[in-house]
Amino acid sequence: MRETANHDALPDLLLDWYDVHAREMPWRVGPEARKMGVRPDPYRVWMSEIMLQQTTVATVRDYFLRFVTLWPTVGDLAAAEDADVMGEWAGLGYYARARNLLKCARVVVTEHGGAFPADHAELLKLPGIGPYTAAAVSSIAFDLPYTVLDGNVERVMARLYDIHTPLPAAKPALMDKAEALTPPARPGDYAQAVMDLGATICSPKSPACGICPWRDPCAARVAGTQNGLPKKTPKKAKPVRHGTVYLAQREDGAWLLETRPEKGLLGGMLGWPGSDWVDTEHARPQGTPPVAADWSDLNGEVRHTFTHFHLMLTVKTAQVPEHAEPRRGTFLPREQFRPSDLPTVMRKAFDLSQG
DNA sequence: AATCCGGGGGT
DNA sequence: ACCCCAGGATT
Repeated sequence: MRETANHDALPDLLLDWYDVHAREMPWRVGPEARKMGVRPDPYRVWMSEIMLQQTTVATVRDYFLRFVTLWPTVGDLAAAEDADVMGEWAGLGYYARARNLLKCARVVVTEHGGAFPADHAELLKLPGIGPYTAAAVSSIAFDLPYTVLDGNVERVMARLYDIHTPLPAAKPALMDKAEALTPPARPGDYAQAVMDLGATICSPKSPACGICPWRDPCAARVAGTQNGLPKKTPKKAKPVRHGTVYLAQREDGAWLLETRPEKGLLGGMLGWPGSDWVDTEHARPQGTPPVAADWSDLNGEVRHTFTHFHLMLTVKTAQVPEHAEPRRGTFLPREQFRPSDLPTVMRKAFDLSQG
């Protein structure tokens, strides 16, 4: 009987903890306003949730503030130039998120009158909004009783119920537990509370069980298995690929750059022309230079790791005359070129060329 | 169900 | 070197 009573008390235990320990974030409302029932701006909640996909709060904060300063409303964002948005996103990674961010803003303006729908099914239809984000916006922005399941919640549930099934197979079971726990009152605060708990106390390594509001009911803590949970199926090793990029600067200072194709790696981002990137067992590819010139190899190479492979890039540089006609890419005037608009691997190549 | 898709920070 | 992170789209 005591177990049932404890189970029913779990949400309130966590909400009481959250009322005291909620982390401050630019897209949240403060504790005073929260008590008055003030909801956060759905635009800011959505923006933060897109940026927070596979990205830490510390990394997102500055990008978020920059975006909402440049584009305070979804209408402002919908009217922005694609290149401006992609440039501001540079360095944050997973660039499909930025393309979908713009698509979504424009759909919200054209099909929803410039306001995010307070409707889980409608949110789920929007570009870049999947099961997690639809639940997050529904609960956090609109206080609707939907359950978020992110890496934090998975870890907390796996420990709270001492579930040893490895991820991702365990996801349905973890979702069942998370849904059963979601309270009808304050579901938005509750959703953020579980994630805050996972991000601060119920951390992947060395969780601080001693100060956890769910210390007593936690099955893994009782069993002493919390450090090994959640279990995960092993992932395969990353292959190594090689390639070459060409950095051409015209005599007037303009740089030869190209916008990468919309789909695929670094899609829609600015980059240096270059070869394909191929597995290391093949010869190092040089490709075809984007413009006729006297190319020279830079000392050293660029090393970069993507989600599923390591890349080693040879960097070639050349000065070209004003009348040069490239077979690939466009010369971008020196004053329009911002290295910060480049994705990190391309910025590394630029940095190498600048010594 | 598997694979693709970045980058940074912690350990 | 490996792991983790407020996942979604595509095949």
